[in-house]
Amino acid sequence: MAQKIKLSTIAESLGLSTATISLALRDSPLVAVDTRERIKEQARTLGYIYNRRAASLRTSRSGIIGVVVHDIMNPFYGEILKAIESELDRSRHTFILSNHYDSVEKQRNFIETLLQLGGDGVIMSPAIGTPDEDVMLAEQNGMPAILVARSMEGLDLPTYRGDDAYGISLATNHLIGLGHRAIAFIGGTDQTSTGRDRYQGYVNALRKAGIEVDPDLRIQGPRTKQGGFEAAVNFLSLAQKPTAAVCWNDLVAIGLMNGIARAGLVPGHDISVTGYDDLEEASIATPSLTTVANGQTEVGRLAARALLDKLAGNHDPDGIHLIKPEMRIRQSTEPLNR
Amino acid sequence: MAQKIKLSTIAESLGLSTATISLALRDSPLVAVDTRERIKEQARTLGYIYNRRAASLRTSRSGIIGVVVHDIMNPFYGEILKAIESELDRSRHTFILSNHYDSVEKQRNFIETLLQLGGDGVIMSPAIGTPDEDVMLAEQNGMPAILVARSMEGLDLPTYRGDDAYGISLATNHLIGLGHRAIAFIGGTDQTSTGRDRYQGYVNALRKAGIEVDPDLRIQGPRTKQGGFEAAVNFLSLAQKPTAAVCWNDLVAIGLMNGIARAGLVPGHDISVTGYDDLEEASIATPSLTTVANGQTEVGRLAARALLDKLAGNHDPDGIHLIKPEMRIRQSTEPLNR
DNA sequence: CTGAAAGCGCTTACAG
DNA sequence: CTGAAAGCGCTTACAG
Repeated sequence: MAQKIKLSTIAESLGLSTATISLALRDSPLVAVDTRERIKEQARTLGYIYNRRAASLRTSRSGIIGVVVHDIMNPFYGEILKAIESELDRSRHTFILSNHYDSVEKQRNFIETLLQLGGDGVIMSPAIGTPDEDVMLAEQNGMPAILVARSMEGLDLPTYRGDDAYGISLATNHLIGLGHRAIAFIGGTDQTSTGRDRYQGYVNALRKAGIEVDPDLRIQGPRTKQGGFEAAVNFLSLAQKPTAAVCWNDLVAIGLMNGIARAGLVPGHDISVTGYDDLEEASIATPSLTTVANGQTEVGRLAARALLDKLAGNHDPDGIHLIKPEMRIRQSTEPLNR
Repeated sequence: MAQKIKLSTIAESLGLSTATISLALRDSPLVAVDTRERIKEQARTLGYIYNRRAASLRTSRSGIIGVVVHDIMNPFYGEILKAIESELDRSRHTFILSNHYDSVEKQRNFIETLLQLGGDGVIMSPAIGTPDEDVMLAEQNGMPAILVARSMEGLDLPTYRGDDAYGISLATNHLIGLGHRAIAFIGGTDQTSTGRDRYQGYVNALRKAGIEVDPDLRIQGPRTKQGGFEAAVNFLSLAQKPTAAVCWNDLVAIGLMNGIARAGLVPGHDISVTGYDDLEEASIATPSLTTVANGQTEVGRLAARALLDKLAGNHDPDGIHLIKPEMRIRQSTEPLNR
């Protein structure tokens, strides 16, 4: 490995000062066009690598944006991340990703690391139980935070997420419209804003239709395919014999349908199932899944844009921005025929 | 936001020098134990944030490790990443993740950014068509590279991946053992080492069993669930009426099974299907998927360990390390009954 | 056991 | 249009 090429190496080789080299490489109009070209050419020949740490130490801008969510392997977050990535790519920002797996400690470590690296901002879907201080730590050290998918009650931070209560009411109403009355609610937890909102949306829709809400028809917990699959056993042995299930998300719904099929019933036909999120996978499941499009691409795009705007010094309104969900009717729901 | 706390702030407040503070915070035995404690306590009270950029500018070690793969939303890579993450977490390294989507340019941008940030090393699953120079760029600038899942012919880099030819032969032999003769091969591409090896493993197994290899039974391309789903149409209209399919990976297999089911046939019973990778999802698919465990957790763990060892100055052997795959027999394959 | 001083590689007023 | 010099916040020999 040849010795390190730095600004001064280029400067000396060209008989110029480092100031001029620095300006030229960043395309400053302060340097004459042909000098600029000559410098860039030389930088290329020498294999110069820009040292961002040095630059950022001086400017206190790093070009790094942190993103931390529950689990990047969950396609719901995956789709949000993809949208963030493509938005950030465009503005030449580097993004650092992490899972917190709902561990407050892991999340705090991430925020601290990000601060140490001089991160410009952070987009996060806060872990269950995140104390306000952990987010304020970022803000107080000049690293603005944007929330996605989950809100935090106390703080007035820019937040982008779907309108969960409304979305779930769409799915529930769809089933009621098909004649179902015994409708279970499978998955999720009361520990997140999302969880509370979705269950509430289901409860409201039932009430509005004059259907009594039976707490035993709620199976809390499942949030993954595996979870939905395992919940099928409990679901099928419920005394109330529900004819339909509103699921926490597409993963739970697909898992549940697999579990129902394993038990010898035909999901969609024997039991109507709705999902939530409209993942890519929903349309190719068997049967294809009736679900609610949750706008994760929109969420990611808007959150990234909001952060970039804030960093650029443009003012953006704080508070919660709700994305309107939309119903996607497919084969996993059928009219009740009894 | 209060003014920035730095080493010198702590030093002044305590009447000590920055050198002592620096050493104390890194637990150096050069500083007396109670001085050390006093300093740490003060750092905590003041809300000191360690500036890694400054430190790394001085030490030329950043604690950053880059990881770039085809697509983190693909659970195959997801499982590798998870293993890398847990290994890196333990040693307090930060990892920066990126997809290259098989774009050589995106991959090169990533490597350059990583160099600019002073990355200590990079773990990569090289994009199709990666030129040697792009990887050498990293190596020559003191940033060692480790390959996962895919190899590169010309370079003698440490590489961790499954033994693809052997693994696919296990799946093919399993089907042959069940009496199948007309066995299709669905998905993948000849443009990656993995693709060539897997197809070759299939060809070898057929030949060894005295079965003629029919190139028309190969459907190239699909690598995702969506791809497998769409391939079902072509698969079912093949003139040779195959009774079984060896799929490129679990995603293609699951997609294909969904497509087969959509066409009114029963996957597993009417058509035997094997996957590859043994994703978490394989065991809960309907029918549960017969597949080959590809050791992605092992791959990620070993690759991370190898890099950390190298960074610690321990010598590690270059060259390709093949992880032995294992057969997982489930419900998606049945004896031929005609 | 602690301190003074140089230096990592940039950028930014400021001067000319 | 270009250059000299200070400084970002650390760490590391070196000296005492």
